[in-house]
Amino acid sequence: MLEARKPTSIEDVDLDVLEDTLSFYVRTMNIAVSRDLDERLDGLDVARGTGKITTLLLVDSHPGIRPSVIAQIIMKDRSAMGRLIEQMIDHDLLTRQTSARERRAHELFVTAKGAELAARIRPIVTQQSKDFFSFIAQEEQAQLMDILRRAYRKLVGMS
Amino acid sequence: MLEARKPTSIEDVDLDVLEDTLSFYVRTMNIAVSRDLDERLDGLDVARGTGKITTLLLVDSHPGIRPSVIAQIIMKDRSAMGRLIEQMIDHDLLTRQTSARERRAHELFVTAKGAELAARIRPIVTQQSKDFFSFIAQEEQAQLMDILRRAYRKLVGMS
DNA sequence: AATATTAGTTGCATTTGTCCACTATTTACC
DNA sequence: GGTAAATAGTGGACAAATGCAACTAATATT
Repeated sequence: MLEARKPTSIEDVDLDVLEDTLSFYVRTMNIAVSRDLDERLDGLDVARGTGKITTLLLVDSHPGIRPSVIAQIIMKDRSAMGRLIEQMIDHDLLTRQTSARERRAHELFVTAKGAELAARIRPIVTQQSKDFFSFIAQEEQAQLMDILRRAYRKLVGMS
Repeated sequence: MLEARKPTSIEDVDLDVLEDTLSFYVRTMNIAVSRDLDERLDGLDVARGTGKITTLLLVDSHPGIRPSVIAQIIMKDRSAMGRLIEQMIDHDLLTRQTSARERRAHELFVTAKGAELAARIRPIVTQQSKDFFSFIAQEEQAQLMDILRRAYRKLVGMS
């Protein structure tokens, strides 16, 4: 009888077809990296969910940028983007005004508090990514970055 | 006056520090690939959210596997895992029974319907990943897979 | 002028995630 | 052997995020 065999443990699980499926790895890595990032940003007004960080940094470095452009960059639809901005305005990180030349569009700007927060999270975000992926060799990190960057740019139509 | 310049468009946006941040790319790629996958699985009982697919395939190829093992693999906590399983049992994809040797643990099995669905989604999942990343050169895909696979294994403690 | 497109908003239904407390069972320790 | 600690799973509450579709307003097209 083989009844007494160890219960399946994570060591001896194979991942079926997912073993060779890029999307699986991207999805799981995302969970892990996002969770880790959230911890580091805990209490900082930009924690949780994709988008707040990008939005803040983008508005900070591109004053007057429009919601729809950010939406493309972070791959959200306009409604999700709108809500995100609303939230950040409530938190006094951004301001919004109607564009003069294009009155259906909005222009976004950071508040003093927003600028301060942007300055504060920039190093955190950079460091988090470095730390999180530090178990991958430098050279491979560079490869990974290179591939993903180009992939991303193609996806959002950046050239 | 430079007042008349084009409104910032996605072409001329730079991503600030995110440009060199792996976590940014992982997070955005995740959004894109997940969305695409959901489309392909539309109506199939396993669409939306991470976990259903992995759970189904894992239970299918490891009969008797326990929820906590799957939870580790897909990086969910036990309560989220429980709900996922509950849902799949409701949909008649899985069955659950208490382990004889370890009475606090459960053993999971696929139903006929579950096995059928597993067989059906396997090629879809594989193909989706292939297609989605097809704009990346084969060699780079292999690199990416190799790096991510090892990264993943380290994260969940598989090696 | 009529129509189509684009920007943004709003409401709604569905999910998801997280945190925490709780039970049951097994293992460790004295 | 008996108490304490760890492990597996459940259930509830709550906060967010997601996606969809309908709607207004402004601009572009023809």
